[in-house]
Amino acid sequence: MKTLIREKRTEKNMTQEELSQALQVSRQTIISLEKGKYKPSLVLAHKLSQIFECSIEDLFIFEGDENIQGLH
Amino acid sequence: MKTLIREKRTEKNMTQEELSQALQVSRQTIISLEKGKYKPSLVLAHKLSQIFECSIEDLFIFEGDENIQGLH
DNA sequence: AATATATGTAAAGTAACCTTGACATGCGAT
DNA sequence: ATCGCATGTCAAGGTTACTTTACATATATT
Repeated sequence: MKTLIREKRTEKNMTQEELSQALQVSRQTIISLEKGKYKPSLVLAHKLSQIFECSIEDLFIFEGDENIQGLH
Repeated sequence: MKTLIREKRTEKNMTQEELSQALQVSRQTIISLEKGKYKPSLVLAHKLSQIFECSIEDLFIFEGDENIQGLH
């Protein structure tokens, strides 16, 4: 899975610290998400999409078996 | 958080077993999701939205602090 | 009455998400 | 040169998602 979190964040001129506070998570969580260390929970993905004013599907790119078989 | 998984599934005349196979998860996972016992991972939510041909935001209703502060 | 199908519960284990805290690096400003 | 800010690493621990297995219930069919 790929994510556009960093791109969207810098477009908005936000620091990791600011984003973490808006989401009410630790800054470490932002770092890990941006670096692809792990995938956000559904709720966190939703909050990110609210902040960046886009859909969840716009923020994340699902690859391979992250899609259902036969699609994409 | 509320989910429309059960409604969408029955609309499609699918059993829990069929849905679980399409998603490649256990039937127990479907039961737990439908009953609201826990929230799906982002990838699972995405797969569900593919099967039901809708957006993730259409499948799940976020409440209270599952939205960012000041919104909704 | 017995069998099949769909749905449900419970328990115990593994893996992933997320946290806190401490410390390191690069860079621009004073 | 050093101070502050933004970013990063590492490690340990808690919570939650998800699995497997086994068993229970309701309904419909034969």
